[in-house]
Amino acid sequence: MTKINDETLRTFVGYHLKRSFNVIQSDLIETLRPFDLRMLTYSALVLIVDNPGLNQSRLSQIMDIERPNLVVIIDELEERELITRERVPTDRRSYALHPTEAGRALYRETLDAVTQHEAQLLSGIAPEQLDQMIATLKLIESAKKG
Amino acid sequence: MTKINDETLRTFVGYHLKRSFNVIQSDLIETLRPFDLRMLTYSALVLIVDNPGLNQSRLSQIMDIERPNLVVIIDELEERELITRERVPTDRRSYALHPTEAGRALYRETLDAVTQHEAQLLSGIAPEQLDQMIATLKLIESAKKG
DNA sequence: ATAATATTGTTATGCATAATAACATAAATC
DNA sequence: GATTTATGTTATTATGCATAACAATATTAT
Repeated sequence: MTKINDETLRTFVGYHLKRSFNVIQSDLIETLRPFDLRMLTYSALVLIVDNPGLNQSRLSQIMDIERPNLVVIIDELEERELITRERVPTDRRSYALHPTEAGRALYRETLDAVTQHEAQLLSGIAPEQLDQMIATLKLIESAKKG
Repeated sequence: MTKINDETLRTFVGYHLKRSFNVIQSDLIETLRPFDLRMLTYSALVLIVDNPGLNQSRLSQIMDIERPNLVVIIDELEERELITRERVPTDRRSYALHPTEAGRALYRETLDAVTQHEAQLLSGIAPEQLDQMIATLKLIESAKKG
């Protein structure tokens, strides 16, 4: 089995980011599977529990996705009765998103599972090293144009 | 504009990875647009130029994608006459992938552009800090199961 | 040598993520 | 009151990624 040379791609930070993210993403998908949640529905649930009453426009902003793509995510969470859409009297265009009790319960369950799985996956890496990396990742994040 | 609390998600390394990767990915997509290349077709081109003669099975392994998904990528590069598929006499199942002269020329052009755009995007971050981050990302990458 | 198994490339299919255009309703601004 | 902007929605498209099934060929077991 000839070894393949990817040194050129290794000169790019983005290549390393993508490959390592893939590893974490695979693990996360498996962790969420028993709860029948995808990454985006999970993120949305967490943000709604932590920010009850926010509307879809704000949620799509923080999630960095387009409003149309959020609609189906919210539809799914609502159909499963994990959240509710409630008309806002002061702005009748928008909906206030609130978690149901079932939504909060699922939040707690999944938060435990996801936290433990990620800790397990990264157990071989020193916490200070991860903290340093996160600091750098935040810098990259804030380099965004627009 | 109420500030949204994403502290729960911020406890996950994967969340930071995804958000920072999105920033780099957006930049890369814009950089590749004038060359009519997508991320995966670009990666494939680079790997074929750097590893002439490799086959699709090996390429899909290093790219971490499934063989069926590579077929369309190779189709596209071949149609644009950036690479060739050549039957291997010693194993008539597989194709040896080779870049054409046009492929090598595009490789050089895009490598310059991509390198400069990423350097520009990350110009506010100390190189040693990026190196440290890459070391950590490699550890995460090697934590992969399977 | 032959039979069983594995590999390579492929087609078809589906799901997940993401972007854009166009629209109705409602709010804000001129 | 008229124009513009914001919110949620539908429809559509592109992209990324995974699996099943298959033909052709190679490898291994018997």
